[in-house]
Amino acid sequence: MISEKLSAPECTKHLMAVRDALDVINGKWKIQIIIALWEGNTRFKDIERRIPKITARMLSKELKDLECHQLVKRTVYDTLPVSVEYTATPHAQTLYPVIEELKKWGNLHRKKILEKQQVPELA
Amino acid sequence: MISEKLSAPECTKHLMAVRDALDVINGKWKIQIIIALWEGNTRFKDIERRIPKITARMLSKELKDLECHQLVKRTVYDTLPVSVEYTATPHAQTLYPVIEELKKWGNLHRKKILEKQQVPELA
DNA sequence: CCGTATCCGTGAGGATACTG
DNA sequence: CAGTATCCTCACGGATACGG
Repeated sequence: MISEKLSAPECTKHLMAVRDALDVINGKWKIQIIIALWEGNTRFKDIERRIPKITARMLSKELKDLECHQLVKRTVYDTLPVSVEYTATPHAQTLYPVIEELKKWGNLHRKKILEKQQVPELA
Repeated sequence: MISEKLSAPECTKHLMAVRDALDVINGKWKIQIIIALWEGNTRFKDIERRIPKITARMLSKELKDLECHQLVKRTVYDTLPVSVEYTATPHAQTLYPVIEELKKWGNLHRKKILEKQQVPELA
Protein backbone atom coordinates (compact mmCIF):
# COMPACT_ATOMS: atom_id res chain seq x y z
CA MET A 1 0.00 0.00 0.00
CA ILE A 2 2.99 2.30 0.18
CA SER A 3 3.20 4.11 -3.13
CA GLU A 4 3.24 1.15 -5.51
CA LYS A 5 6.38 -0.86 -4.78
CA LEU A 6 9.56 1.06 -4.38
CA SER A 7 13.00 -0.22 -5.18
CA ALA A 8 15.01 -1.08 -2.11
CA PRO A 9 17.36 1.92 -2.29
CA GLU A 10 14.42 4.24 -2.93
CA CYS A 11 12.62 2.85 0.05
CA THR A 12 15.70 3.36 2.17
CA LYS A 13 15.78 6.99 1.10
CA HIS A 14 12.18 7.48 2.18
CA LEU A 15 12.88 5.80 5.47
CA MET A 16 15.85 8.05 6.03
CA ALA A 17 13.65 11.10 5.62
CA VAL A 18 11.17 9.75 8.15
CA ARG A 19 13.99 8.95 10.53
CA ASP A 20 15.49 12.43 10.09
CA ALA A 21 12.18 13.97 10.99
CA LEU A 22 11.72 11.75 14.01
CA ASP A 23 15.24 12.41 15.22
CA VAL A 24 14.52 16.12 15.28
CA ILE A 25 11.19 16.05 17.09
CA ASN A 26 11.91 13.15 19.38
CA GLY A 27 12.84 13.40 22.97
CA LYS A 28 10.58 14.15 25.83
CA TRP A 29 10.55 17.93 25.45
CA LYS A 30 11.17 19.08 21.88
CA ILE A 31 7.58 19.51 20.80
CA GLN A 32 6.48 20.97 24.09
CA ILE A 33 9.18 23.59 23.74
CA ILE A 34 8.25 24.46 20.18
CA ILE A 35 4.63 24.85 21.13
CA ALA A 36 5.60 26.90 24.16
CA LEU A 37 7.53 29.23 21.86
CA TRP A 38 4.44 29.62 19.69
CA GLU A 39 2.56 30.85 22.72
CA GLY A 40 4.55 33.95 23.57
CA ASN A 41 6.78 34.97 26.50
CA THR A 42 9.93 33.36 25.33
CA ARG A 43 12.52 34.17 27.92
CA PHE A 44 14.29 31.23 29.46
CA LYS A 45 12.59 31.43 32.82
CA ASP A 46 9.21 31.94 31.19
CA ILE A 47 9.58 28.81 29.12
CA GLU A 48 10.78 26.87 32.11
CA ARG A 49 7.73 27.96 34.06
CA ARG A 50 5.37 27.15 31.21
CA ILE A 51 6.59 23.58 30.81
CA PRO A 52 5.76 21.57 33.90
CA LYS A 53 8.53 19.38 35.30
CA ILE A 54 11.24 20.39 32.89
CA THR A 55 14.63 21.13 34.44
CA ALA A 56 16.91 23.99 33.46
CA ARG A 57 19.46 21.47 32.28
CA MET A 58 17.06 19.80 29.89
CA LEU A 59 15.56 23.05 28.67
CA SER A 60 19.00 24.41 27.94
CA LYS A 61 20.11 21.28 26.15
CA GLU A 62 16.97 20.95 24.09
CA LEU A 63 17.03 24.61 23.10
CA LYS A 64 20.56 24.15 21.81
CA ASP A 65 19.51 21.15 19.78
CA LEU A 66 16.59 23.07 18.31
CA GLU A 67 18.86 25.98 17.53
CA CYS A 68 21.22 23.63 15.70
CA HIS A 69 18.28 22.43 13.63
CA GLN A 70 17.36 26.04 12.86
CA LEU A 71 14.05 25.75 14.61
CA VAL A 72 14.87 28.27 17.30
CA LYS A 73 16.61 31.62 17.30
CA ARG A 74 18.42 32.82 20.40
CA THR A 75 18.73 36.51 21.11
CA VAL A 76 20.68 38.00 23.97
CA TYR A 77 19.69 41.41 25.30
CA ASP A 78 22.28 43.48 27.04
CA THR A 79 20.29 44.19 30.16
CA LEU A 80 21.36 43.70 33.73
CA PRO A 81 21.18 40.92 34.45
CA VAL A 82 21.15 39.64 30.88
CA SER A 83 17.90 38.47 29.39
CA VAL A 84 17.67 35.98 26.60
CA GLU A 85 14.81 35.44 24.22
CA TYR A 86 14.14 32.32 22.25
CA THR A 87 11.84 32.46 19.27
CA ALA A 88 10.56 29.86 16.85
CA THR A 89 11.93 30.36 13.35
CA PRO A 90 9.81 30.29 10.18
CA HIS A 91 11.28 26.87 9.57
CA ALA A 92 9.69 25.72 12.82
CA GLN A 93 6.32 26.76 11.38
CA THR A 94 6.70 24.10 8.72
CA LEU A 95 6.44 21.55 11.51
CA TYR A 96 2.88 22.54 12.17
CA PRO A 97 1.22 20.05 9.76
CA VAL A 98 3.40 17.28 11.11
CA ILE A 99 2.36 17.99 14.68
CA GLU A 100 -1.28 18.25 13.61
CA GLU A 101 -1.10 14.89 11.89
CA LEU A 102 0.50 13.31 14.95
CA LYS A 103 -2.14 14.84 17.19
CA LYS A 104 -4.96 13.57 14.99
CA TRP A 105 -3.55 10.10 14.89
CA GLY A 106 -2.84 10.10 18.60
CA ASN A 107 -6.51 10.78 19.28
CA LEU A 108 -7.68 8.22 16.75
CA HIS A 109 -5.37 5.65 18.23
CA ARG A 110 -6.55 6.31 21.76
CA LYS A 111 -10.14 5.68 20.68
CA LYS A 112 -9.12 2.50 18.89
CA ILE A 113 -7.34 1.14 21.93
CA LEU A 114 -10.12 2.04 24.31
CA GLU A 115 -12.89 0.51 22.21
CA LYS A 116 -11.12 -2.83 22.34
CA GLN A 117 -10.81 -2.65 26.11
CA GLN A 118 -14.61 -2.76 26.41
CA VAL A 119 -15.75 -5.83 28.26
CA PRO A 120 -19.00 -6.87 26.52
CA GLU A 121 -20.42 -9.05 29.29
CA LEU A 122 -22.20 -6.84 31.81
CA ALA A 123 -25.32 -8.84 32.66
CA MET B 1 0.39 30.33 15.90
CA ILE B 2 -1.01 27.11 17.28
CA SER B 3 -4.77 27.30 16.90
CA GLU B 4 -5.47 30.61 18.64
CA LYS B 5 -4.37 30.30 22.24
CA LEU B 6 -5.38 27.20 24.06
CA SER B 7 -6.04 26.92 27.75
CA ALA B 8 -3.32 25.14 29.65
CA PRO B 9 -5.26 21.93 30.25
CA GLU B 10 -6.44 21.87 26.65
CA CYS B 11 -2.93 22.32 25.47
CA THR B 12 -1.81 19.47 27.67
CA LYS B 13 -4.46 17.27 26.13
CA HIS B 14 -3.17 18.05 22.66
CA LEU B 15 0.36 17.36 23.75
CA MET B 16 -0.69 14.04 25.18
CA ALA B 17 -2.11 13.01 21.85
CA VAL B 18 1.10 13.93 20.09
CA ARG B 19 3.10 12.07 22.70
CA ASP B 20 0.86 9.01 22.38
CA ALA B 21 1.45 8.96 18.67
CA LEU B 22 5.18 9.37 19.02
CA ASP B 23 5.37 6.66 21.65
CA VAL B 24 3.79 4.21 19.26
CA ILE B 25 5.91 4.91 16.21
CA ASN B 26 9.13 5.64 18.00
CA GLY B 27 11.96 3.29 18.35
CA LYS B 28 14.49 2.46 15.73
CA TRP B 29 12.46 -0.15 13.89
CA LYS B 30 8.71 0.41 14.24
CA ILE B 31 8.14 2.27 11.00
CA GLN B 32 10.50 0.11 9.03
CA ILE B 33 8.56 -2.92 10.17
CA ILE B 34 5.18 -1.44 9.29
CA ILE B 35 6.42 -0.50 5.85
CA ALA B 36 7.96 -3.93 5.42
CA LEU B 37 4.57 -5.47 6.20
CA TRP B 38 2.98 -3.29 3.53
CA GLU B 39 5.36 -4.78 1.02
CA GLY B 40 4.35 -8.43 1.19
CA ASN B 41 6.09 -11.64 2.35
CA THR B 42 5.35 -11.32 5.98
CA ARG B 43 6.81 -14.37 7.63
CA PHE B 44 9.23 -13.72 10.46
CA LYS B 45 12.33 -14.68 8.53
CA ASP B 46 11.20 -12.72 5.49
CA ILE B 47 10.78 -9.55 7.49
CA GLU B 48 14.09 -10.09 9.18
CA ARG B 49 15.76 -10.42 5.80
CA ARG B 50 14.02 -7.36 4.41
CA ILE B 51 15.14 -5.08 7.21
CA PRO B 52 18.90 -4.66 7.15
CA LYS B 53 20.72 -4.99 10.46
CA ILE B 54 17.72 -5.84 12.59
CA THR B 55 18.20 -8.70 15.02
CA ALA B 56 15.67 -11.41 15.77
CA ARG B 57 15.45 -10.14 19.31
CA MET B 58 14.49 -6.65 18.24
CA LEU B 59 12.13 -7.82 15.52
CA SER B 60 10.35 -10.10 17.95
CA LYS B 61 10.06 -7.41 20.58
CA GLU B 62 8.88 -4.71 18.20
CA LEU B 63 6.32 -7.00 16.60
CA LYS B 64 4.88 -7.69 20.02
CA ASP B 65 4.64 -3.97 20.74
CA LEU B 66 2.93 -3.35 17.42
CA GLU B 67 0.53 -6.20 18.07
CA CYS B 68 -0.34 -4.64 21.44
CA HIS B 69 -1.13 -1.42 19.65
CA GLN B 70 -3.35 -3.31 17.19
CA LEU B 71 -1.15 -2.40 14.28
CA VAL B 72 -0.09 -5.94 13.52
CA LYS B 73 -1.92 -9.24 13.43
CA ARG B 74 -0.07 -12.46 14.14
CA THR B 75 -1.23 -15.69 12.56
CA VAL B 76 0.27 -19.09 13.27
CA TYR B 77 0.00 -21.79 10.64
CA ASP B 78 0.12 -25.39 11.72
CA THR B 79 2.81 -26.51 9.35
CA LEU B 80 6.00 -28.38 10.16
CA PRO B 81 7.95 -26.54 11.32
CA VAL B 82 5.43 -23.87 12.23
CA SER B 83 5.21 -20.78 10.11
CA VAL B 84 3.97 -17.46 11.36
CA GLU B 85 2.61 -14.59 9.37
CA TYR B 86 2.46 -11.01 10.48
CA THR B 87 0.16 -8.63 8.68
CA ALA B 88 -0.57 -4.93 9.04
CA THR B 89 -4.06 -4.26 10.33
CA PRO B 90 -6.47 -1.70 8.85
CA HIS B 91 -5.63 0.47 11.82
CA ALA B 92 -2.02 0.50 10.66
CA GLN B 93 -3.23 1.97 7.38
CA THR B 94 -4.37 5.06 9.23
CA LEU B 95 -0.72 5.74 9.96
CA TYR B 96 -0.02 6.34 6.31
CA PRO B 97 -0.71 10.11 6.30
CA VAL B 98 1.42 10.51 9.40
CA ILE B 99 4.35 8.75 7.80
CA GLU B 100 3.89 10.76 4.62
CA GLU B 101 3.94 14.01 6.56
CA LEU B 102 7.06 12.95 8.41
CA LYS B 103 8.72 11.99 5.15
CA LYS B 104 7.85 15.29 3.54
CA TRP B 105 9.16 17.27 6.45
CA GLY B 106 12.29 15.14 6.71
CA ASN B 107 13.13 16.02 3.13
CA LEU B 108 12.30 19.68 3.58
CA HIS B 109 14.44 19.80 6.68
CA ARG B 110 17.37 18.16 4.98
CA LYS B 111 17.30 20.80 2.27
CA LYS B 112 17.05 23.56 4.86
CA ILE B 113 20.05 22.30 6.77
CA LEU B 114 22.14 21.77 3.67
CA GLU B 115 21.45 25.19 2.19
CA LYS B 116 22.79 26.83 5.33
CA GLN B 117 25.95 24.75 5.14
CA GLN B 118 26.79 26.46 1.86
CA VAL B 119 29.94 28.54 2.16
CA PRO B 120 29.21 31.61 -0.02
CA GLU B 121 32.82 32.70 -0.52
CA LEU B 122 34.29 30.72 -3.41
CA ALA B 123 36.42 33.28 -5.25
C1' DC C 1 18.30 35.80 35.57
C1' DC C 2 20.63 32.33 32.60
C1' DG C 3 22.50 28.79 32.49
C1' DT C 4 26.78 24.80 33.26
C1' DA C 5 29.05 20.83 35.86
C1' DT C 6 28.70 16.58 37.96
C1' DC C 7 26.82 12.45 39.36
C1' DC C 8 23.72 8.77 38.67
C1' DG C 9 19.66 5.51 37.53
C1' DT C 10 17.13 3.47 33.86
C1' DG C 11 15.96 1.53 29.67
C1' DA C 12 16.65 0.99 24.53
C1' DG C 13 18.95 -1.66 21.80
C1' DG C 14 23.14 -4.75 20.21
C1' DA C 15 25.80 -9.53 20.37
C1' DT C 16 25.72 -14.06 21.07
C1' DA C 17 24.14 -18.50 22.32
C1' DC C 18 20.46 -21.43 22.76
C1' DT C 19 15.39 -24.00 22.45
C1' DG C 20 10.96 -26.07 20.42
C1' DC D 1 11.73 -21.72 11.10
C1' DA D 2 10.46 -18.72 15.00
C1' DG D 3 11.76 -17.09 18.47
C1' DT D 4 14.00 -16.61 23.97
C1' DA D 5 17.71 -15.86 27.42
C1' DT D 6 21.58 -13.54 28.91
C1' DC D 7 24.82 -10.12 29.09
C1' DC D 8 26.48 -5.59 27.89
C1' DT D 9 26.89 -0.65 26.47
C1' DC D 10 25.62 3.82 26.10
C1' DA D 11 22.71 7.84 25.61
C1' DC D 12 18.52 9.98 27.83
C1' DG D 13 17.18 12.38 31.26
C1' DG D 14 16.61 13.51 36.51
C1' DA D 15 18.77 15.76 40.87
C1' DT D 16 21.62 18.76 42.83
C1' DA D 17 25.00 22.28 43.27
C1' DC D 18 27.36 25.94 41.55
C1' DG D 19 29.09 30.24 38.37
C1' DG D 20 28.57 34.77 35.50
